[in-house]
This record gives sequence, structure tokens and C-alpha cells, in this order.
Amino acid sequence: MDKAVENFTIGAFAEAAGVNVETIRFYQRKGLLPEPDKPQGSVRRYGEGDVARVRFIKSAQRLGFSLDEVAGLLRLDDGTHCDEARDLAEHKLADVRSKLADLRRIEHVLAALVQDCCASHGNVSCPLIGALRAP
Amino acid sequence: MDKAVENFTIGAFAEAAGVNVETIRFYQRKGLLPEPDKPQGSVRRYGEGDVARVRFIKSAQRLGFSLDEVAGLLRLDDGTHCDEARDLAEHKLADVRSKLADLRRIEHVLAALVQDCCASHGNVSCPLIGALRAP
DNA sequence: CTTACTTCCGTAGTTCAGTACGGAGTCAAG
DNA sequence: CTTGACTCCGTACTGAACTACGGAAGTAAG
Repeated sequence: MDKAVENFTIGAFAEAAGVNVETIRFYQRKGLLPEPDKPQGSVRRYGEGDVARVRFIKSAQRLGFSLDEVAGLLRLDDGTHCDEARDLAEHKLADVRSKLADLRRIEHVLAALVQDCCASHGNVSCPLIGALRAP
Repeated sequence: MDKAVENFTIGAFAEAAGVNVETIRFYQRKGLLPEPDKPQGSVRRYGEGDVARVRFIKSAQRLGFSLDEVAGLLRLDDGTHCDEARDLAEHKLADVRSKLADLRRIEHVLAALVQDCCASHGNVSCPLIGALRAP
């Protein structure tokens, strides 16, 4: 049991992944998704693995990674050259951690805002801006 | 002492904020930055507050907020209508928390990847993809 | 006052990430 | 074996977020 469950046509695949068919084709052109070869002049088939991959791309994007960066993350996962993958992973990790720190700051300020804002009196311009440090 | 230290011309402002002059003007058109009125047919001046604002915009963007969303966050900070600000803050907070959860998942997987990848033997395609849940 | 650099403002071009379109080929039901 | 839906593929368009351009006006140094 390895790669036998390629059941989706591109339409079903896109539907399952929650994206447009054109998006699939776009990702294939960009190299973010493999283009399975179609058996003897027929149509291509896709499996659950592809669906997971697209979902991953979408989630990573929501976190502010560009498609090029996502491509980097995916290359890690594909277990190619281990040494450079490790390097990349380390950089991404630092990146992710700084994003986490920023988001936590925002979270705190927002939570405070929700709690105190109206409770306190009138004019309360909170230092949300202060929540994020310089580049 | 309130708003007396408006010392930067637009060029110096852009420089201090680490962005292009055109970006400043673009943000002004979008309403993300106020356009200070220029004293008697002269040039506009900007202060540290403006610089902080631009830095905030840039940071929030790196976290995956669109300019429109950033505008929402900034409106919160400007302490306008308190009730709707609270609503907005609550939505943003939920948003931020789901981003945090996603990032934590990625962080774990990346950390594991960095630790185990090369340590283990050869082919180790880790489930990075599994780190992010469905939309 | 002249000269060189900015600012101002509008309009136009670029990049990224899709989205739409149109014609030819494939496939599945009736 | 026709009909309707879907796939394939290339090209073109869109929206967001800039970035560049060009000419008129302001401003600072010599």
C-alpha cells in the first residue's frame, strides 16, 4: 500500500481542498504541487496527499508566508538534501518564533482593549502600536 | 507638550520608517496615515508618531494582515467609537488566536525537524503538512 | 538670484497570487 | 454515438500593494 489511492479528478481535488481548479493548475506551474502524469492520453488523478498539501499551503499563506517561502517549507518536508533542509528549517523556525512573539504582543493588547476599553472613561487611545517592535 | 515635534519632511520620514516615499503617499491615499496640513503653501511635516504607525503597519502585514485589516486595527487604537471598536477587537482577537495556534503547530514540527531530521537515517519525510489543520 | 535638491500630485507600470476564458480533447449516461 | 460535463492548456485579465515617472512648485546653499 503506497500510492494507489489517486481517486480525484482535478475538479474533485480542488473541491476537496477548498480551492479553485485554476489555483491547482497555478500551483502546478509554480512547482508547489506535482503534476501527476496522466495514464495514456487520459486525465490526471489526485489523492489525499495532494489535498493535504494544498491545505498546508493555504494555512501557511494565512500566516504571512509567500508562495516562494511555502515552497521552501514543502521542500523540507520532501526530505531532499538533509543538510540544507536543516538550515532552512532553522531559519524558518526563527522566523516563526519572531512572528509568534509579535502575535502574542498583539493578543495581549487586544485582550486588554476588549476588557478595559469601554469600562474606562471616554478617550482611551491604547498603545496597540507599541505592541510591535521595529523591523 | 503635545504635537510640537513634527520635524521630518516626507523624505526623512520615509527613511526613518524604512519605507519608500511613495509608500507613505500610498498609505495616505488609503487613509492609513493622516495627511498633515502643510503650513501656508509649504511642505508637510511628520513626527515620531507617524514613524511608529508605519512600523506597526509593516509588522502587522508580516503577520498576514491585509492593509484593510490593519486599518481596522489602527482605528481601534485611535479610540473612536468604543462599542464598535470592541466588536472589532474581539474579532481580531479570535483571528490572532487562530494564527497563534497555527504558528505553534508549525513551530513544533520545525523544531522536531531540526532536531531529528539528520540524526535519524536517510529518508525522513516528516509530516510538516499535518501541522496545519483544515481551513 | 541661481542652482540643485525635495516635495507635491496625478497617472502609469510592476509583482504576486490568483481568476477567467476559449477552444480542443476526454469521458460517462442515455 | 451523441450530448453534456469535465479536463487540458495557453493566454489574458484582476485586485492588492506597491513603485516609478514627470512636470510644476517649494527650499536651502552658495
